[in-house]
Amino acid sequence: MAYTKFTFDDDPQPPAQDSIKQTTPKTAPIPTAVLAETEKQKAFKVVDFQASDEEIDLPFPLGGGNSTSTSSNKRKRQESAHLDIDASGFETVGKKGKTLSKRDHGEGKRLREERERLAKERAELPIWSGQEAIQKAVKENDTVVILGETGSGKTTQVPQFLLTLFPNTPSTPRPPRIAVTQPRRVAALSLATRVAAEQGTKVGQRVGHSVRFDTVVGPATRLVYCTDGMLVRELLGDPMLSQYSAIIIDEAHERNISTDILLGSLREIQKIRNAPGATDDSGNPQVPLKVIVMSATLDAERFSTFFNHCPILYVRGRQHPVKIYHTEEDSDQYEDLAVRTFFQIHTARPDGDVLIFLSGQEDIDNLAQQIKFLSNQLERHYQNVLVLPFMASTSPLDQARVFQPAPARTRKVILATNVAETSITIPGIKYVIDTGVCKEKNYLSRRGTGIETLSLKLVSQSAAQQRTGRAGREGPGFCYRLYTSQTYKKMSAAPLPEILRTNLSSVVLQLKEIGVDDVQSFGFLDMPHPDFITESLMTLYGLGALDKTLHLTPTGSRMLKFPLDPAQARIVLASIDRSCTLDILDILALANETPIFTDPIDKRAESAEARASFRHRDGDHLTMLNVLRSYEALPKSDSAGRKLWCRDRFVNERNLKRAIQARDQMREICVRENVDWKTTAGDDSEPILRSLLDGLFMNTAIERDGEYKQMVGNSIVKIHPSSTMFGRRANAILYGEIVHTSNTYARSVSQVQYAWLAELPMFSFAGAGLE
DNA sequence: CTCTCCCT
Repeated sequence: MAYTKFTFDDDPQPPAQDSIKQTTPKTAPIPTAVLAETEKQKAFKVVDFQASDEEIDLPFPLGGGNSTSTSSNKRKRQESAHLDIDASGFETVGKKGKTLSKRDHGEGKRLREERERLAKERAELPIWSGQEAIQKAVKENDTVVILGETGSGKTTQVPQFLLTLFPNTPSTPRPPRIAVTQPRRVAALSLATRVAAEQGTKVGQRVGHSVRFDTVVGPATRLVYCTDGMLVRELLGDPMLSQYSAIIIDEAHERNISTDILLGSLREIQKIRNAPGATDDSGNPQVPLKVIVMSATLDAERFSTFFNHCPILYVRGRQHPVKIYHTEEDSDQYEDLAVRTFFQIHTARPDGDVLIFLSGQEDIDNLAQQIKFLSNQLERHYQNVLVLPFMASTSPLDQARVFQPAPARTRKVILATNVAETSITIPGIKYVIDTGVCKEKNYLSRRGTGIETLSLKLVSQSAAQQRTGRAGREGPGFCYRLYTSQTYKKMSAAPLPEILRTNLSSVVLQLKEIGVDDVQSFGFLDMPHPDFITESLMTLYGLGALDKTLHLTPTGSRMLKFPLDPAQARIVLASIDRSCTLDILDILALANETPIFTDPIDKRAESAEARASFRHRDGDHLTMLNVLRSYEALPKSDSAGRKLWCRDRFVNERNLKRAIQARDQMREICVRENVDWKTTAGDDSEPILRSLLDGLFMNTAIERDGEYKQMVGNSIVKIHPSSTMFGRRANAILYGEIVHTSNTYARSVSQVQYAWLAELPMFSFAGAGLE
């Protein structure tokens, strides 16, 4: 039996009350049944790990003196006040009552009691002792960067510190309103609820939230937790963000497109609103805009540099220790390593659930099968194993099981994509297995038409740290990285910001709307590649959103009213002329909530059959419309029946519901814009397909010898196997997107007529390539 | 012969 000894003799000293030390065996017995079964194909070798003492270098030494910096802005940094806020060094007793008791009017006893209970918890947060330092820094500077580790309490507390900083006095022209942005809507919603309770009020009073489909903000609201995308929307209608006196950009390290747009815009807004003696259009003094950038990783210095070398405050976090292990050798067989590592943990380590990070559905389904199979071979004295896949497309029912505690004598193992990497906490996780891979979307610029790719990538160091941290939410944990520490050191520090790897047509259109005519000169934190910008300008010109001088047209402005990308917004406008807006709004809403069908790997044949029952001869767009129409024809009152209907037909009901919500919002926008959304093409698909073509003319291909050749771009594309057009032949197709994975696949495909292509303004040069 | 993940 060729396997090496497997030891954990360098574990951290567990706390005295912890049971780890009594139950940890020195070597891991590998169950004979497992070995026998797998040895037929491959020797079941134990994975060797090395413990590593990974340390994070703080950019700002904690003990005061900051002379170790070697960066070019060293002098600047030394001038500004870098603070280290650490709960241990401060006495906070007696301070907490002061800010809270001030507003003890007329609220219910219950809210007051809740607030008082929460006040004790708040006072124990690491950030609490830094309240005065933070207030002082914000008072003295236009912008402050706060580097707060996870568990520091920055997201709930910093906004409340600012509330007391900007009192509502008669001299303030408007009640100072503070926005706090979040990358995810669930985060914005739950934070608003929590902070409202800490303030002793209900959401919609002093504290509100603002996310798509759900804005609860009242006249008394001073603090708004919103998604960053929502604030970008507000920016389009109010380029000075005049109703806010402070904007807090949270999770800035994630570098969303929306966050990057906001950071660039806020700096410009400050130049105007914070200039000495600045007045608004009516001649009133401008209220200066305070900006607080909050980040959880060590890129704080970049934000500081961007905002004129503003001060950085450092806040200690509170996280349980996680022991990190790396493999001794690198291997690309990460699925195999993950299985082995899981069983090493399962057979030799104390209770505690396991979270395995994988790249996507394929990995997850494979691993789930293997672990289920092998765990059934285990000797009976081992615990049961409960395997739970977890990705964004997992049904709500199955997602709920991920968060429920495991039954008695059972160890949960959760197989997750990076959906589990940020913000959500799964209770009970003690062990993390990090395969070190993820899927990442990228954009390649190529002769006028960009290409999106979705490919397997090594994660970044910061993602690896996030994954590791998932093991230390409730107590000390363990993280097994299926790569060497050398590989870790070679990983990029952070993922490439989204703005550097996406199609920019939405961004460019939005910037044009807020008056940024020369996108090249906009102050991005990271400047996108000039070719990306050129491509987006060409696309927008082709859609009629920009004129020949690249200025925004009335069509472009109208397109921005819809929460859609420019091509889709153009399709809506086309549908108005072609009298099929009802149908198009349904189709576009569905297209943005894919997948509409579920496709479990072990039931492929059944799900394909179910899809076929909705098939429309013209392709995926009208097939999805069939699904929606059938679903909406079911009795509204019978939600259990509808759920069953969806399950039997492999329809993802959650995505269908989300599409309906998005569709209804677009209908409301139509009403506001004086557009009749009730026009329908009935059974005639031609107006619908032609409307789609008006926006997707770049995404077209014609059939030649059984292959589809792009009209623009000249590549050969294949129809994705999940498409209803897969295996069928059409003269010409249009598609929602191209994705380069194992092949160049067109997804969301419908068939169109040659003749329609030739009539498009884009191809009116007598249809080159057409017959 | 198969789709990382958010957001308006």
